[in-house]
Amino acid sequence: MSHQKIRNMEEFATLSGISRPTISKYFNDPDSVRSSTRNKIESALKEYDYRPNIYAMNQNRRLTKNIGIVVPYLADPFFAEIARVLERRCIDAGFTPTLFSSHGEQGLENAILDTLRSLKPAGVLLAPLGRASDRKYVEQFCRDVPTILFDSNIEGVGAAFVGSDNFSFVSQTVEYLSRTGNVPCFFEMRDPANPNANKRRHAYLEMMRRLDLEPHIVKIDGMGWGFEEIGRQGALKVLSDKLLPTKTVLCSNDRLAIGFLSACYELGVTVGRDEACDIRVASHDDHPYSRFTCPSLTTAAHDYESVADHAVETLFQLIEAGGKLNNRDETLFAARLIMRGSA
Amino acid sequence: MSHQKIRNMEEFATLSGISRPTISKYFNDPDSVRSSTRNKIESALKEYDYRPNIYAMNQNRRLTKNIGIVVPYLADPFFAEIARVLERRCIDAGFTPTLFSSHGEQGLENAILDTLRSLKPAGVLLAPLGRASDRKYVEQFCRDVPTILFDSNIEGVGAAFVGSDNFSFVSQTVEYLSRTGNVPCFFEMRDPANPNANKRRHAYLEMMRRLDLEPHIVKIDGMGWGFEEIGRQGALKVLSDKLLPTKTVLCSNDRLAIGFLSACYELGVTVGRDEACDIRVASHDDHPYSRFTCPSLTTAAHDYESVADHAVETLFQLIEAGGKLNNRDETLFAARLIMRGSA
DNA sequence: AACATTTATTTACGCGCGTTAAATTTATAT
DNA sequence: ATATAAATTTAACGCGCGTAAATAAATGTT
Repeated sequence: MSHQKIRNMEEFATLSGISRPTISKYFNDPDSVRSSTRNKIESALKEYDYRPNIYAMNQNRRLTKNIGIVVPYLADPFFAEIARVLERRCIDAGFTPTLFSSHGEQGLENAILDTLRSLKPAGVLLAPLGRASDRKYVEQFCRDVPTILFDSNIEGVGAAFVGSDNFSFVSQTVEYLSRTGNVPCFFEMRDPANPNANKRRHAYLEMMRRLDLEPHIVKIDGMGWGFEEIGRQGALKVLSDKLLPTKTVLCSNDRLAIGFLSACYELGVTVGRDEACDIRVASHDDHPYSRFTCPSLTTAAHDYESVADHAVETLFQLIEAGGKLNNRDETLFAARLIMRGSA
Repeated sequence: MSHQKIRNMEEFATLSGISRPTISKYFNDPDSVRSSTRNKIESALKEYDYRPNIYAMNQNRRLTKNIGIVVPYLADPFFAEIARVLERRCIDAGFTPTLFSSHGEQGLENAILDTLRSLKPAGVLLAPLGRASDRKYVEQFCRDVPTILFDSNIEGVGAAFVGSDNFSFVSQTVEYLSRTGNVPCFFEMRDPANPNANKRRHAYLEMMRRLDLEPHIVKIDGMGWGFEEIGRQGALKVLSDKLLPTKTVLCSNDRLAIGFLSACYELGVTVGRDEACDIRVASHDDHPYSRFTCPSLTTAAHDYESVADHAVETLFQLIEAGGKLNNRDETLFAARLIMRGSA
């Protein structure tokens, strides 16, 4: 491999003995040039190790190969995990994904959407902040840029929504818990920023109604994205003040449950399905750490792969369709109950 | 606010009654234009909500405002957290950070470096994969682009290195553990990809030598980035086969320890500093979840803020110095011992 | 009011590539 | 060998903005 530095496509074209437009064509789709030309280019490529400037590439293109991925909070392993899968799918399909995190802030979410306009992405996979989102801003963005919403839905915004079926999550946990022991109460933050939280509460109430059981909701205080600590503090209070209405606790999400279990351990409250245990705890999300809690956490798992696959698949359809789909599909994937030690 | 869409700076210039070069100057530094002009521009800005295309901006600029941040594995909350702090610092300083994760793969790390060249960043904050990195590739990149290495060092590569002082981590935990109870053995992966792991082992051996104690290293099998599961499997084996040489275990990092604690719980092995407990477990990193393990994990904390601050600070110096620093500083921050329930 | 100084405008080119249309070459079919 | 189709080359323009030099206008100073 020669160590000569190549500044641009023009230079590479001269060195490889092929015209620049053909080189450009090659990079846009290697199969669009004759195999003899392709070979020449590829051997020159090995020799000089040239790669076109992707941002200049996308400057004057009808359709770029950029894809924007936006999540509300990347330090949350759930979003880190789904972002990882989404990135991989995009790369495998020949796109260049760029990942952004709103860090839970509306201002940042808006700024990211502005940056994305500059990127001229072929499409965007957006998990909005939810209640904290600037609805009008997001709406306007989605009108201008082909966007699929995932994780948390904003009615009517974006070309489609792909997420998990909150009712499926809660119905399975509630059904399982009430079948195998006493009635679950629902443990959640007083002021959840994520719309999924509200859907889960409604699902809990609905399921309890169907099973003809009395619902109990335990609301705890706390702001921001430090769910584990919020769950822990809430549990410490609820447990030491003996405010727990039942001996089975269904947490709205795993991160709260992780904090809850930590508080139980601290207070010597035993958790598990065994009769001898003080309480049972279950939750939703199948957070990457939920299998390592003590006891391991019974939960309902997202179908990460399906959500990611379908979101990416739908985005590609949207892109091929030129940015508009006939109707706005909302696809929800069912949960899978994961029975572990805690309930 | 008018809803007229503005396509480019030319259009905005006409509408605001100011020439394009002056507008350009304004966006590069609002204070570089007369206040009367600034007011005109800013009122037009409110009216039309125009924002320049950042990628076109950076196309022909001496120095862009882009900063690349690369971490080896974003689904690891440690990296997610430090990336969050780094992003915030860059934004506050008026830069546009872009975050990339290598997902533990050399090919991806190289591809990211290529993408970064296109981005023409003013500077890059790079946490390399470590042993899995393509050294020559990274080296060449650092010669072309002003880069600060963080977290894991590659000797002589990049303009500076900012990280944590592994000896400080291990010396504190070893000293504490051996002072307050029996001798710690060192629990680690057989084939750690991260160079910090090797430094920690050496630090352990050195500390044991200084304290005139017999060192014991327990190596477990496992590949990849699923450290918790590797730690859990390793612990299950070690504990059930009674291979533990001492009653105090010092894990190389918190993620292994999280798995270890999970295995202990499964096997009914009690963990804690209480005399009645079977073993003690401690570790390093102060992982975001280490305070929620059962029992909560005694560990040595990174000085996240200082590492992030100093890395960003050094990068800004590097940028202002035109991309070269006189000598390659390696700055290591000391750990802070966090005593919790596990040891 | 006359001059020096700062700031803005005009003009023009460059960044690295996409894209188009017409002209030309090369491959495939008959 | 000839006709036809396919691929490549040439030439030229555009994307949205940075930047530089020359000129004009506004501001500051005495």
